[in-house]
Amino acid sequence: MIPADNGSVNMSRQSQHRLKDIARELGVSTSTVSRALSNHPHVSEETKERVKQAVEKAGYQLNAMASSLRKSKSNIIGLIVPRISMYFQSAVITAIQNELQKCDYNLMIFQSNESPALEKQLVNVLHALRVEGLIVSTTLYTEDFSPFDVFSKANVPLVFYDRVPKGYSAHKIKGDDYQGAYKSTLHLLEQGCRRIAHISGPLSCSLYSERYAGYQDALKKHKVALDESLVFFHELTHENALKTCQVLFAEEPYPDAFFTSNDTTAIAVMEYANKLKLSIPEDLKLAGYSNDPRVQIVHPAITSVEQFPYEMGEHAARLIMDLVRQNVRPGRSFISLTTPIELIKRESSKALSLTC
Amino acid sequence: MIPADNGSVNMSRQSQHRLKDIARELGVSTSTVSRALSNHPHVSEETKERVKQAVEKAGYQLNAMASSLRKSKSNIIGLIVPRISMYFQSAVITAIQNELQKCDYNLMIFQSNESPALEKQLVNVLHALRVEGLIVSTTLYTEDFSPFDVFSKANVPLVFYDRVPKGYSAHKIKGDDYQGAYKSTLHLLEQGCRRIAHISGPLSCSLYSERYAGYQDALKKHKVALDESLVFFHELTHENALKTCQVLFAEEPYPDAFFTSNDTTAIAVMEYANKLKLSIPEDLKLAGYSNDPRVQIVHPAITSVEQFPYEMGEHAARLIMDLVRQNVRPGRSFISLTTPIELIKRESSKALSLTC
DNA sequence: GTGTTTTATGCAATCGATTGCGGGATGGCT
DNA sequence: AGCCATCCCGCAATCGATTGCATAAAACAC
Repeated sequence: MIPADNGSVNMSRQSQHRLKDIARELGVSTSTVSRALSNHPHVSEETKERVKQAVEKAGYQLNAMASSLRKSKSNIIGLIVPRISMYFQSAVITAIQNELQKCDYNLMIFQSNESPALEKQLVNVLHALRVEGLIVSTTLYTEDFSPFDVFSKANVPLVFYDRVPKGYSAHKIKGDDYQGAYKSTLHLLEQGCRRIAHISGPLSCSLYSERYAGYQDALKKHKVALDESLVFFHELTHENALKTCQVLFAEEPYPDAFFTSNDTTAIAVMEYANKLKLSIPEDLKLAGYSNDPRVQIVHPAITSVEQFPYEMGEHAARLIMDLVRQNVRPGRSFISLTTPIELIKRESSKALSLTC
Repeated sequence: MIPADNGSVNMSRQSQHRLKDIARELGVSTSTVSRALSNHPHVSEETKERVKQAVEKAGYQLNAMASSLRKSKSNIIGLIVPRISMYFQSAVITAIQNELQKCDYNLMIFQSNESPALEKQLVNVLHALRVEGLIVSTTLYTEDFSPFDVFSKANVPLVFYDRVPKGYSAHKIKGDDYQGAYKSTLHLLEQGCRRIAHISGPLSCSLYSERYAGYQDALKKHKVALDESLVFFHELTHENALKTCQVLFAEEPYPDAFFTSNDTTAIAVMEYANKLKLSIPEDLKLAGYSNDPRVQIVHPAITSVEQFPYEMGEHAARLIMDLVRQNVRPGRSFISLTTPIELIKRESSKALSLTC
């Protein structure tokens, strides 16, 4: 009836798993084992060696939860993205994960599925897990950013990228959306297009409002009046794009070009144009956004804006690590980084003169 | 000089964050607060209400690490995949995450980047984090599965999917690769093809050896001799596929069809064929694998094998949850689930007779 | 041999939440 | 009034690792 030295029900599967067990086996204290494993200078080389061997032999693995609790340090960075299946996002994620790995940090990835409610819930989950930093690309519909306050209040670094909040103070990294849209639209204008349709996401999202601005300014530069009947804002899915095409191609005059805010939409437009027997780029020119690999497998290949997602991910990861490490907050100053973009011109927007 | 009741350096940011603080504010014990939050029956409704309000007001969030430690329950499931950017994988991940969310479990996602060494390291990280279950799709080159032993030893559920180990006892979920390949190849044969090239992944991976078997058996059924010069095994990237095409199209007779083990490869073959002015499906028929959305945006659309990744993810998530919940191991019996596939026939493999 | 560093180790408190056990208060009953 | 059951609640141990402080042991100087 004497209780075992460990109160657990299932002793057999526990005895390998604690620092204490290693210590007992070696006849030293847990302190020594702990210090040996963290390579503390006040432990003799000999003891360190013995400990490492015992740990190896027992297949012992530190309990990260206990360690994190004691050290108040989880070594976890949280990430919330709308969808991981988007090319841009998965490229960013890969970059972030690779970068964090170098610093022995782990990344906890969540999808908000474009739902602000779910996003809010995830913020809380990540806070409960005591992540040391949070990286976010918001949903299209996030307008209330107060759920993120828990992080600022707790002084935990918070970095937004790509879809960044408008009126909310925080660190932000984003592509140069204004320039991307401006260059794209300008390019289409230079190819002779005058009725350039624009399909984009909700203007509540800064990304899209900036692109809209770029689009408008390019038109202005060429003294083309903005025709609002050519402009559409909605979630950029394939289905939505086809619906918009139905409207735009309901009656002539048709648009002579499209500048769309993602490549899915550009591809959908191409599909619709094919059905109408319109040929690209002769009858209709196209420019998408993000330079998704898909734009190169369709014919003709589609002009698009490269955002360098891998670099953006690296930036985000490095920034958050800097913030995490220097545990000081630099006053109330926030970093706002705009990364360059590049317009990749392809067949879909080629001038006709060349083909004649 | 009297120390504050909490020894922390930075009291201001801590005082909101502990159960104890809520308790002090309400003049009750931490036990009561804890029980109130977990809706314990031995706490009066009135107290529960007071606690909940105080928690709400203070913006308090439970420390998941402390809770996990005490309960020996992390509520985290680990996931290791080769790459999240593959369509199939991101669909599975989404399904798993959605399913786990229903059970209040979180998913920790890692990419092995097709590196067995990194995979091993990730297994240990996830073990250190005391995930309650692990879901894995291995790298192409994983041949030694002993790193996964820590999970079996610790009696933590382990489920493999898609790329499952061959000689290693564990729960496995995979598509019916044999049937997928068999049906695909048979379909090509029925369209009149006789020189069907097969590009697949390393045979060390069960997936690909099964598909190879399906390919062979279909050929046998039609009494077509296996021509090993038409068969290639390598990592299924776009670049590799183009290289293989160079070999296959170096001299005539050309293959009259391709059955490739993924869609990236099929698309690359299509690209190469276009360069050679071969038309599909007239001169060359194609069948890919996984039914990646990309196969529908190219022209002609490519025949492929639908694997129902979302359903596979749901299966994996449900299985792991079942295993986690019933903390018993059902002897040494392992579940091996093969999910159905469906051949989706498209333009790229259409018989010529119809077009004549 | 005594005194003083240096080195290596152990003790015990701690991180924050959970939970078995014990006890006080309350109410109902005889 | 007395007894018991019921209902709430608090004490304190616990999860496993870390770390400040104390101390034993060894090394060194004189």
